[in-house]
Amino acid sequence: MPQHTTYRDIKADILRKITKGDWRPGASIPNEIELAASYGVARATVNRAMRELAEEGIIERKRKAGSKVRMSPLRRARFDIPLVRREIEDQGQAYRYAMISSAVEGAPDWLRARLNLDTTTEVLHLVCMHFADGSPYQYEDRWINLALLPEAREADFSALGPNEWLVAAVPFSDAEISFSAATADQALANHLSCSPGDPLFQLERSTWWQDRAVTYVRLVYRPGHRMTTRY
Amino acid sequence: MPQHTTYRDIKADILRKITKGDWRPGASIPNEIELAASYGVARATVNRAMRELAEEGIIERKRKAGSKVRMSPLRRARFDIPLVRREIEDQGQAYRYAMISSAVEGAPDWLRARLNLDTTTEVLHLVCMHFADGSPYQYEDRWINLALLPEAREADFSALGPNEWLVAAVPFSDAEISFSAATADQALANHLSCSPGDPLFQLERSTWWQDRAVTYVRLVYRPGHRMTTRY
DNA sequence: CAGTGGTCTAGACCACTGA
DNA sequence: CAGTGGTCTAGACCACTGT
Repeated sequence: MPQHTTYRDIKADILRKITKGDWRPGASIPNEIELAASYGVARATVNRAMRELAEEGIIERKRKAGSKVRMSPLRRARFDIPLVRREIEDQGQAYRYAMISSAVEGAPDWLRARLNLDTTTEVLHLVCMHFADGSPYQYEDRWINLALLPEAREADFSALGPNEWLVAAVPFSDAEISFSAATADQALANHLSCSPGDPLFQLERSTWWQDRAVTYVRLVYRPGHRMTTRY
Repeated sequence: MPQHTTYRDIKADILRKITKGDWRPGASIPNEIELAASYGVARATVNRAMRELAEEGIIERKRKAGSKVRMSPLRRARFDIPLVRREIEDQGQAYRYAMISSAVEGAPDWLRARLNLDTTTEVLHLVCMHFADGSPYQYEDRWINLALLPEAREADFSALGPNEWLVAAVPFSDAEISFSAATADQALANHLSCSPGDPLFQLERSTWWQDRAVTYVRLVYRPGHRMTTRY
């Protein structure tokens, strides 16, 4: 006797129909009631399968209009952005952290603009390095809003990286993240053991907690770094 | 009379408890039955709220062990990778496409390794440019597996970009995508109107259809390009 | 205004896994 | 082995939106 048909079975079957070309882009998909009948399951089961396909950008759903295979397959790539420590340890390498500099400053204009800070705000400016098996892995240029996190002024960042400190202090927050390419200047080249002019992959992240800026960080990876995912 | 409490309400409430610090990282969350009782809803409703929080990396769930707030907030960034044409048109700019070269070749070794092709496989090698409001926007270096897609040999890529052609020919497929930084060499600098040595953001994508390689593409963006998302 | 997806319910059985 | 989440069902009402 067959086990229950699961929403996964249905999802896979629909996806197969799409990849095989039975249902071309733009084509209408039967409505949930028909699908439920044809698969012999409850509508909720079909609904879950279809909902997930829509979330993944495979199909489009509209009330009354029904479900269609997406015209241009909107591809949605998902990246997990772990703590550097985990990223390195998960690769089986030894993690080492070093603080390079720490200073309390007035927020520079570009930072005030980015984080929407007022002119009197002080920030803690940290520069750090993360090493994998002794080699430079990532350069961290970190700015922390002291108006929101005055306790950062007293924290000791010589042993614990600011990322890990922040995770404990402000566990969950909103963030804007962006990827781009940068050139190694002399200082970066020294830190990352590369040549000035080398192209470097960098990640910038601004973080808010309940609509107030917490921190901005620029993370520059060693030459050749790739951020990869499947979808 | 109050409307139903929705799974969104519950999700928001739990997220609020976490961001406010009521439930710290590592803390246990009541089980679904208790939550359902305390919110006055069915367990399925709580289940959906919790399932989505888990999907977003906020909490961890294990049978028997229960649900906990994640220790290190695994951040999951999602990027939509649209067709270049849409990317440009969505910014309100005029899109223009140009093919630069087209040739049928034997697959070079690096490509055979990447796509797992055998030695006799022929590929179509295309180089193209995408312009936004007349300025170079993206350089495309495309390789198409002619063993899998022989009809590409006869297709006219001088008017329609290979991306759009492929979307129609092989609508849905598996892909591996990766982001990195590259340096402009003289040829790239000419195409993208920049200087040799400029750092450029690039995206590489290998695509499979039912476990057979379809295409590999390297997309190099003009200087200064950023790929941004919120989460 | 009628068709479609969005969501909730109350109950059930099951799979996994920690104690 | 017992507790927790994973999933399905059958039915219901509702919100949105195209025709």
